[in-house]
Amino acid sequence: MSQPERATLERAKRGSISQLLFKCARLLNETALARARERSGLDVRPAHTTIFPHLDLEGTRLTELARRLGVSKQAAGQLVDELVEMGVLERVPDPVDARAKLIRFGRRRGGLALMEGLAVLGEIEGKLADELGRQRIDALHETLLRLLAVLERGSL
Amino acid sequence: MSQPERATLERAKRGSISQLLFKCARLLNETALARARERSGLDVRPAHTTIFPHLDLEGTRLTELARRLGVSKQAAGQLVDELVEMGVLERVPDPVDARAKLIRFGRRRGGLALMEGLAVLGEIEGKLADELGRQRIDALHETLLRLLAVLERGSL
DNA sequence: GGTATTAGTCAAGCATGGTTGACCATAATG
DNA sequence: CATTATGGTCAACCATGCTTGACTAATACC
Repeated sequence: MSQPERATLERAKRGSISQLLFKCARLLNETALARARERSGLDVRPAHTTIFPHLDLEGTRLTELARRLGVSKQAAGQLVDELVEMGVLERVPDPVDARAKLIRFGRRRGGLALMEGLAVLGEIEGKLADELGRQRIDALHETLLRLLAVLERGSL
Repeated sequence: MSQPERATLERAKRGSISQLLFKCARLLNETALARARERSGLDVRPAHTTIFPHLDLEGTRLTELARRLGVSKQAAGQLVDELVEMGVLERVPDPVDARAKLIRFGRRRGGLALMEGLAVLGEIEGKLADELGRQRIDALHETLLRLLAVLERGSL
């Protein structure tokens, strides 16, 4: 093996951005999910959490939700089914279209079910700030937002 | 809904660290994989890429590889099978133990197969630096390393 | 009002990435 | 040298998170 190859390799050993991102994301997500599970007693799975950021508070139609998620409406429908079963979401008839139903957050223990999840996220981010420093976390947040923009533009 | 709830919600809309990380990781990984596929003409899947960082250049036994990956040796074995089929990895008998085989990078087009993959990663990281600034990328790298350490310590 | 479209559901199936259990050959140990 | 442990493989199976296709009911359009 040539010398430049060895050098490339040593850099790679440290971990590529891509691999690091992936590993961190996976671990952080597992942590958050575990917390959410023990706090709510519900069997929340990763796929469920992808729904929440795409739900409007007033409610969102299944077809629209599926479109936002980038999956078939059947796939979205199944996730919603499970979350409705748990009491996290609810389906209400759409007042302006009798075919449609609006999917929105349900109420658990007197508050929006959503809030339980957000509390978990807030708590984790707080601990993270304690560990790594508020400034570093803010910078990370900012960088990730920019990175996401670049990635979604597809200009890589 | 109460006012503090609304505020929490607004913060959440921007995207939690966890969700941002996950989305960025997924997109970046897909990008890298797509690149690797078109460059190599091989059907590389996400699971394959998780193996590479755990392989020693001298070769690694399957059992050890499985241990590092945190999966059963059967699971690791299947991934290795596929990569051997593609010519990316090769199995050679372990000189010091006739039961064992060493798994190591094969040669494709005259160079270590590994280098093809590393070239893709390097290229992407370069473009990323162009888009977001070298400094920001370096900071991201550093933050991710620290984050990973915290996560692996399990102190969240 | 008839026709095409849209919202949602039911059912079956599939790709990915694992698992567990049984087994064989070689190695290490008393 | 008999026994136990280890490295690897074969086979069957499973959970997750999707997909496609067929269908019903309500709506929109001409």
